[in-house]
Amino acid sequence: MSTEAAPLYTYPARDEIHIEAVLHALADPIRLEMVRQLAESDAELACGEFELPVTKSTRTHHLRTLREAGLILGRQQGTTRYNSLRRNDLDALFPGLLQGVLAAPR
Amino acid sequence: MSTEAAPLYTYPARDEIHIEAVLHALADPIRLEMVRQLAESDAELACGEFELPVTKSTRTHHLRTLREAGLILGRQQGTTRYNSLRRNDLDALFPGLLQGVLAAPR
DNA sequence: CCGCAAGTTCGACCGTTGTCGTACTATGGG
DNA sequence: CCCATAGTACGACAACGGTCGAACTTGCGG
Repeated sequence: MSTEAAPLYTYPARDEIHIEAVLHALADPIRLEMVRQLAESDAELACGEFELPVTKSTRTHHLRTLREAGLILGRQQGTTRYNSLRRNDLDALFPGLLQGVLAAPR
Repeated sequence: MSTEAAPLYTYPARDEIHIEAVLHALADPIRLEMVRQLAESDAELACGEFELPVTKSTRTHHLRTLREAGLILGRQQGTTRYNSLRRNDLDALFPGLLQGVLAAPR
């Protein structure tokens, strides 16, 4: 009855991405690891595909933070939501930032 | 009588600087602004010389976080402590990171 | 010697947020 | 249909950390 399907999230446009939010998002170890795994696999990762020591709901929470900060995009397919890094946008806004972060030793 | 003079701080060696701590340090708006002002002036700034809307003790707190994360060095002169950005170390460890952060609009 | 100026330390307060469990909502397969 | 799977929503809890004021230390100048 409700016209609501799976919640179609909104993502900040490139010019709505702020460095403060990006740094805050990257400052958490779990989220940093998520970004690393996304960058490493150079592909989309579903919520459950990350190798992380936290529960589902915590993953959702962190993915939300990353999404709202403008770090990731999501694509819905069935019940699965695939996430990808917004590399283009981030490189355009903060050239070198992602590179520098990912250059750090694990 | 105590042999304690002004507290001579210890600073992490280059290889003791970790990306997690650096990102955590940069994630606070006040500390980010401190780093920006240090980078901008390309010089040393005393605790009281930063243009910031917080009290002395809060400045001290943030400078401590920046110091322990490996972002700044300090030089004592009289009662004044001059702080400078560890640009060389940061660029060597995380090439592009500082550049990317500073490229962001204020 | 006295006092002021620059920072530090300490304790308190309180908002933020990372975490989990539980309940819920889709989607797709037998 | 029914159920399993993938993820979200919500509420509770605890820990972390940013903030301040007040007291303290140090160094310098009259």
